[in-house]
Order: sequence, then C-alpha cells, then structure tokens
Amino acid sequence: MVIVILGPTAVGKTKMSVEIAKKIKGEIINADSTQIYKDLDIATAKIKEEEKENIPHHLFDIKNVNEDYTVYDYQKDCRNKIDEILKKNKTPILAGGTGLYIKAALYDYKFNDDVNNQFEDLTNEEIYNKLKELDENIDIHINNRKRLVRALNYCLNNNLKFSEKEKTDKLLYDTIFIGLTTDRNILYDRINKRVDVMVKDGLLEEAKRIYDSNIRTKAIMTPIGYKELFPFFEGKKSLEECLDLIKQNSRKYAKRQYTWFNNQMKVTWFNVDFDNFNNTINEVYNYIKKESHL
RNA sequence: AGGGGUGUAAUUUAGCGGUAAAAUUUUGGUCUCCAAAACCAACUUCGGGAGUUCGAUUCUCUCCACCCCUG
Repeated sequence: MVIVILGPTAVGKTKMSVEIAKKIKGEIINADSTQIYKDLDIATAKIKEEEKENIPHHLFDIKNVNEDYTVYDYQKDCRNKIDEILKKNKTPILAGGTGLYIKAALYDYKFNDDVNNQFEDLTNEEIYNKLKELDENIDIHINNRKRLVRALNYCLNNNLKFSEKEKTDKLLYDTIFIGLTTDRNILYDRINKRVDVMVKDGLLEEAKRIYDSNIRTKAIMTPIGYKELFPFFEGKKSLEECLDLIKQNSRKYAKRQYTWFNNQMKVTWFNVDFDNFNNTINEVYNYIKKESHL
C-alpha cells in the first residue's frame, strides 16, 4: 500500500507525513518538484534535519541546481523508491504538492518520446493550423503554445491523433490519497505569515547567494521566492513589494493546486485543525487504518 | 476658515453628450513530460443629489470624501 499526503502549500503536509510515518512504519518520498534540489531550502519550505525524527526521507536534495530534472525522471525515481520500500515491508508515504509528479508516479502515465522543437519559427496560428490538419478534433487553445507543440509532435512522431491518445486513470499501486485542506482565508493567512517566517529564517540570504551565483537555470527560476527578490537586490523594487509578490504567487499556486487535485485524483480531504494538530493526525491515522484493513 | 485640485471595479488608470474599457487582484476552469509551469473564462465600476438635454459617467450647480497651498 502507498499513502499520499497532498494539499496546497502551507497546509502542514510535511508535519503530517512525519507523524503518520512514525505510526505506521513508513518512509517518506518527496513529491515536490522544487525540493528535489540541493541548496534550495528556505523558499521551498524543505523539511529540516531535526524535524525528520529519524524517519528515512527520499528524493530530497538529489540534484544540483544546474541539473535538469523533469516529471519523466521523477516517475522512474519515485517508482524505484516505492518498490524498494515495499520490499522492506514498510509503507511508502509520498508527501508534496506537485500534482503532476504524483500522478505520473502512481498512475499508468505514459510519455511521448523524441520531442523536439522544430517549430520555433512558426506562429501559434501556423502550429495550430498544422495540428488541425492532422487532428480535426483538437481542442487546445491557440494561445497555449507549449501544448500545441507537444500535440503536434505527438501526431507527427506516432502518426496518430492526439485527441485520441489513450488517457488512463489506472492506478499502479493500492493507494490512499490524503488531502489536507482548510478555508481559503485561513490558508492565505498562513501563506502570508509563512513568507514572513521564511525571511526571519534567512530567505534573503539564501536568495542573495543564488542571485550572486548568476546561475539562472529552471531549478532556480521556477520556485516561488527567489526570482521575485532579484529586483530588490538590483534596487529596482522595495523589499515589501517583492515579498508581496511572493505571497501573491504562492496564493495563486495554491489555487491551481486545488483545481488539479480535485480534477485528477480521488482525494479524501481532511480539514486541518491548526489549534490542535493532533486531532487531525488521529483523524487521518484512523482513516488509514480503516482503509488498509479492507 | 479661504483658495485650488481630484473623485470611474478590490487596485492602478483609459474614455466619451448616445449600450463604460484595459491591466492587475479575486474567483472558476483546462491539462498525459519540463507543473512553484502553461493556458482559458467569469464577477464587480462612473461618490450622493439636483439642473440643462430627446438622452449626462461626460456640461452646470450643490453636498460629501480625499489631496495640496494659505492661515
């Protein structure tokens, strides 16, 4: 059995994962695309060493920021870890907020081979029209260039219609999806406060180090919390403006996480009791016990 | 208190005597490799009152609010 602890940012997934692991002989696998990387600690809200409580944690800090890592890599790595842990007769617990990673790892999710970007010179409309010729049922919006390119590649490489591509919802593992949630207002308040705490914990120093390194890879530019501070280091914006932007981007991110989880997975949601987190831990634990005895 | 200015969406700003607009926020949604990403959609507005006019958010008066100057 595999347990997944998911939810929007700042809702308490990390803490829950450790508590559940302690109760059920679990090992934790990171399911957060930004915590894969070394040296990105504060902005990504990565678990601290002393918080791990001797529970094994996997797929944290496995890449340098100048290396690439994609869903494709994660699918392989995560499945390997799951198998390893199951062999030891322990329970893998995926914890994190990157919905696509979770989906790719646990479902029979297939990738295209050989994507190349030979259409760089074309306008969106030209790509769209080419695609429409090969697949008249396509319903990707014309402004969504990334997806248009991918669909066109699929049609050309496989000589098949993208709209008829097999979409499977088949789970590869016996999985329990635990979703942690709370009122939107409370969540937003927590997000805002957490950013302030990050600053106290050294977010500015971490971001400055990254800014000075002059590395501008995807790993650096994707997480919320670094790029927003660059204008401050350049004297172009006030610190407050930059921090507000971090908060705002985090809120938007949380909103998108909800739409993904609600539409892509069968999640059982638990309202988090922040005043007494133990209540929520017990609730989740009892639910897992009940489900796993079936 | 006197003089001047400004009031349009949650915010910043367009605009016009003839159905009020954009960006951002917010909210909802899409999704089969770059997902803390990409994309789509929706809601809400002319400070109040009176006048001129066929018709006023636009012009006039007045009240209110805010800002600046003088005291």
